[in-house]
Amino acid sequence: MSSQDIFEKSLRTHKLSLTQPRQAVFDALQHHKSLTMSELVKSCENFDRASVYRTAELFEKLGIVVRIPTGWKYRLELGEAFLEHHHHATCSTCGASIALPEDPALEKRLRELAARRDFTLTTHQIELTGTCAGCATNS
Amino acid sequence: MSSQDIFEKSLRTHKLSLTQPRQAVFDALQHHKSLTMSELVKSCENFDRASVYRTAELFEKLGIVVRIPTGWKYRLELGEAFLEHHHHATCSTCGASIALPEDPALEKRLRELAARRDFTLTTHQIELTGTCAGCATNS
DNA sequence: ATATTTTTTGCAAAAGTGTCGCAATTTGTA
DNA sequence: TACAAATTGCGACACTTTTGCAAAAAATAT
Repeated sequence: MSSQDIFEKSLRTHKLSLTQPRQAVFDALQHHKSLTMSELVKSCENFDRASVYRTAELFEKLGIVVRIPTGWKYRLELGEAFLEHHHHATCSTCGASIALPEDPALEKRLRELAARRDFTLTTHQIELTGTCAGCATNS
Repeated sequence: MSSQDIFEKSLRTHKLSLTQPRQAVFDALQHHKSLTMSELVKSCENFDRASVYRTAELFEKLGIVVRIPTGWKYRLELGEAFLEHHHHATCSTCGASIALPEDPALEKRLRELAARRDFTLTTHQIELTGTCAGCATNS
């Protein structure tokens, strides 16, 4: 089942129309792995800003996209149905973004932590900040 | 040493003045444990919006406050010199921000994970998204 | 295929957010 | 108390995000 199929099925399941703006937003997110809101609006310049915003909000509710907090802005990425769940470490010296190995134990621990506050976890984000190997040796 | 003392000392160390707007921002953050920017501006209504923004930015640089990403907004809290290091769960239904209990094992695990990529961790953010107990029962 | 119904869009307007330069005020210091 | 330096408030501006509503597009039934 292709990403496109998963996308279309997700809309159909919720009785939502597959429209041009929605397809454009989905395509933009597939081509660029992650986008800020203004980048997304620019990528969909044939369509109205309001539609892009409404679509982004809708997709987030459906789990098609997730918001990744990066400092004080955020970026949009396709959700777990399309991309492997993962986290990143960002080097504050060179700006490199390092993908982290999966850690089921960590994920489990987070679920337990949430459960202690009677919180039902739908998703989570982890953002590590520090210095990568290269920058650590060169300083 | 009281929070107020730590606050004043931090300003003095950096040769910065203890002004009314700065005190007001600090007070607001002490009284409400966590605030969005617009809430903070409202809490400091005797002072100008620009001053509150400038103060927030300054305090963040000094480590007096930290930005907590919560979905599409962010909240401000006093930093680690004033508050224990902790993380949050954000309810996607009502927007509530729930402080999570400390978990040294989780923190340790993150350091190990970073180490596996030869990454030296300086700080990190964790954000859980889901449904709080209240919203789960009312739906 | 076409008509009908429902959903979604584009538009235009408005509210909200964050930033900047600069004169006036406040603060720290002598 | 007075002076120099730091900071504020004001006003303006550039984005960003949201909203109501008539028009258009999409889904559904004929």
